[in-house]
Amino acid sequence: MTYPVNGKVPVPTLERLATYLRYLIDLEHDKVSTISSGEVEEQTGVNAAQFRKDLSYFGEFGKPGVGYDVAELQSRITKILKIDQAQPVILVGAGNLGSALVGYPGLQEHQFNVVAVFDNNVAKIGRKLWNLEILDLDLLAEVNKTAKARIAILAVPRGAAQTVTDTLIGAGVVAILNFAPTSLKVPKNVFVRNVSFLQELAVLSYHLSHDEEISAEFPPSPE
Amino acid sequence: MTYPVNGKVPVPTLERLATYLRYLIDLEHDKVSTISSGEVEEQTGVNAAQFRKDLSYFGEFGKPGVGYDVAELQSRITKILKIDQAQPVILVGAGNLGSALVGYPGLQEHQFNVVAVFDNNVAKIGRKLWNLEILDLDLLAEVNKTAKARIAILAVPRGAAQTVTDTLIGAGVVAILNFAPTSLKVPKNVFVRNVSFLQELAVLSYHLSHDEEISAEFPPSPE
DNA sequence: TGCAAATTGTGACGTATTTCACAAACATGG
DNA sequence: CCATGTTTGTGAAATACGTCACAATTTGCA
Repeated sequence: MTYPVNGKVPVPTLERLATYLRYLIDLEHDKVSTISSGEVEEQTGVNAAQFRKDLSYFGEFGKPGVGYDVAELQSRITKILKIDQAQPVILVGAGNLGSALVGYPGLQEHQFNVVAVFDNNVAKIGRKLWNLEILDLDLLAEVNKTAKARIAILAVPRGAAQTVTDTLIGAGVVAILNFAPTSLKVPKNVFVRNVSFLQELAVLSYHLSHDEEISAEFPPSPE
Repeated sequence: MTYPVNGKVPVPTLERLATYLRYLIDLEHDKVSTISSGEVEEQTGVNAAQFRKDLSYFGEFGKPGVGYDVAELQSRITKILKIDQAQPVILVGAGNLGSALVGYPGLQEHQFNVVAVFDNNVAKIGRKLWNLEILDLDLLAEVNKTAKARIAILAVPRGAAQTVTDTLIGAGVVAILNFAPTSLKVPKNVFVRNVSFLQELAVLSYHLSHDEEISAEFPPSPE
């Protein structure tokens, strides 16, 4: 009923909050001061009622007849998502993907600070990834005693994923963004979000061949 | 009622099919010939009934009292997802992320062949990304007349995303895996799957601060 | 062969999420 | 200060998705 939260917030709602936030930041750059839920729908494709309901989990944000104050809404969403202040994050896996992730400017912009990078490959340990030294995986627990990251990004091969996960949890990590194509076994108090490119491509591939309007865009085999 | 499809298959089901497939490939390597839905649940965390229902959208796969033949199930899922034969894919954006994606061995393994890479950055055009030459974005339509990719991976900055999308669609692409943090406007016959690291991290960040069992893992400020 | 054990496929039920639709709140202009 | 137009916040309805529970099928063994 008031600001914080009542019971449970649907995960899809949280996902969309991040979307709104991105959009609001753009609007602020464009000096737009107010928006309506209808405008949000036009821009983001999210149904206007959906937008309002999403916000309603966290209190009242708009003025009837007017809309939402861009700056205030932006500020309140960052607070809800707890990205209003810097958060330490550790990365495990300094391969191509890990490297790309650390270099992704959006992380900093959204207050996720990669404070340490780990790998178990001797050839990599000691080298620099952007401005961070790649550390021995064995040091993880020790390093995180001071780094105190509670979020980790896991970008290691499937075979190593579960072992590393156990290490992470032992080191105090309670939220893992998993890029390894395997399902991690974790205690109930640890949150995992899986990202799987192959899964996404597979879904696209399926639609390609099963949706009528599409087939015959390129004829099956003209020659 | 029979093999192909009845009406609509839930997207979550398709996502899980990709998960099962990964698992089945491992099982084949381990020379396991048969599995039950209960074993799938143990290994993947997906409820056994869910697994069976997912399959039921596409026909009957198992034998009561026995289970599922690993090889056959694997084969049928690849056919359902249309990854039983190589599919051409084009990549736009040869930055860090794009580079990591092309190099990801899982793509080849699942029959997604990156056949061309495009970028609009003159400094990059002509250089090689793995074994592919980076081509000028302006050549996209022309190149895809012969490449005939219907799937594209979009790994460009937000600002360029919509323009590139329009180009892609003009070139015959009907499925886009979008890594740009923006919502693309596409005609109804084009499918888009969005991948947003920030969204995922934001969800984790929210849980971190709102789930009771977790707080006090690291005391608020001991010193 | 007949019975017990295992496991599938699926209708019925339950939960989660989205969409609808409308009263209440506010703004504007005469 | 009232009438009109806009837009919010939210119960209620609709849809989508997940889980349960059990009849039906197969196996293996006495």
